[in-house]
Amino acid sequence: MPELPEVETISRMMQFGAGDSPPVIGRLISDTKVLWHKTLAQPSPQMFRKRLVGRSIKEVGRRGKYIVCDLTHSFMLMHLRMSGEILVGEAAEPLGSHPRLVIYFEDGLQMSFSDARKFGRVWLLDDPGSIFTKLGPEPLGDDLTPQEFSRRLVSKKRRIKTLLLDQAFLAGVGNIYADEALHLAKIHPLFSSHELNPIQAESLLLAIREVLKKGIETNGASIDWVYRGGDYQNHFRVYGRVGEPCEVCGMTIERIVVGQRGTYFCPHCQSNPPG
DNA sequence: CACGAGACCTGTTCGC
DNA sequence: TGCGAACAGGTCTCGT
Repeated sequence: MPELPEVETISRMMQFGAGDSPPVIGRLISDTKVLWHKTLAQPSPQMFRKRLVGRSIKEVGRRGKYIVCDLTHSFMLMHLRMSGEILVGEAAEPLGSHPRLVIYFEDGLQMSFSDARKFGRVWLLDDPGSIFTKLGPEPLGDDLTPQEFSRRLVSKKRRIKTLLLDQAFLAGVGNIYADEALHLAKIHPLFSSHELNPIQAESLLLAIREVLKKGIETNGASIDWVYRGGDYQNHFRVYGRVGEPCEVCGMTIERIVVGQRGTYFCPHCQSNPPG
């Protein structure tokens, strides 16, 4: 389900609360329950419980598409993959239609990791570095300059769409925002990364930042039953719009498959030869 | 190194 | 209406 803006929205919801969802930070953990064993990547359910009970989440943040819970002496990472969601509330039964892992707090609140497709994962680690070192830079980070981005693009010989989805290249961009950014930057999804000149590289980085920021502002995209509450789907330029006219030039938006992912683009605006 | 295919999974939507 | 196929916000692994 979620890409950077959706994960950011969820991590803020956990940190600050949102709507009828109270914040989870600072609450004493009284129990944990693992309903689908594969959801907990590490450690064992028994060790997970032992290490969490009596502790509390100090802070919630995000790195790439990972939700990062700081437990002071350890970190709990959560990755929602395609259909994971976090539900916080007071209830006797685990929340959500497909609860896989639940954390109970002493004050009666619970946080449920619900996940229809069972792809999502949770880790409890002393040091999240082992996972973070595999991730590329944060697209919204100041340290990623257009020059550095350009260097990274040219150092690879990949289709640009595929490269944007590679979390080791850039952390947080997924299928929706990759297509949206490529359209905004007027770059064909099959264009070869090493053929992008510094001007195109900079415009692509700015486009990525623009769509991600807009995504965060609108609480992410809600395109089906999986993730609700977002509004970015009402701002899509190309994603899911096969057969509809491009709002820039009027040409009909097309769908192709790139790296086994549905890819939407405008053949007129993004007409630079795939190289 | 880059790419495609297959796995991992279930739920919804599409096409006949 | 019904039923199977296609498709879905992600990532890993294997073979070429």
